[in-house]
Amino acid sequence: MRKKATIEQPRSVLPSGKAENDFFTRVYEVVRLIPKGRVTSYGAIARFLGSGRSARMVGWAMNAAHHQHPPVPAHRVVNRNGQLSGKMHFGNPDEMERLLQKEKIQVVQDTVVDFEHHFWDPAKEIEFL
DNA sequence: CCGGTGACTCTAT
DNA sequence: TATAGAGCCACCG
Repeated sequence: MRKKATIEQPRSVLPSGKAENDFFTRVYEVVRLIPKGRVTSYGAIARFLGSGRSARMVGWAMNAAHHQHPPVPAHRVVNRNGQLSGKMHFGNPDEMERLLQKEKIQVVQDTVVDFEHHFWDPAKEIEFL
């Protein structure tokens, strides 16, 4: 019986008044739930967050993810074909691939090998509290 | 306020 | 199988 990851229901505003549930923040929450050795896609995250065609926004969020705390494992997010389309945004163009290899994910020609086998679908793996 | 931009994806040709 | 266009919408100047 594997336990599903969980995430809080969307709330418009936190008691602090901070926008906890703005799109970027929710993207970060989802990405942080991706287990080591697994990957997902920009589109899958966008669909999970209820904005199916906003995959670009997810990419945008990743662009700003470097400064986030806790850290966001942006290297586990690739495009729908398993390609490392975001590699150029890591300090070193080979950094993204290196991080994935480190998690036993094979990468050949900027593409995750056996992508579907490693694919982690937020819609199936996360349940709301 | 406006418009260009983009770590994307889907559809039509 | 390839290529082009559109939808998407936060950010920035």
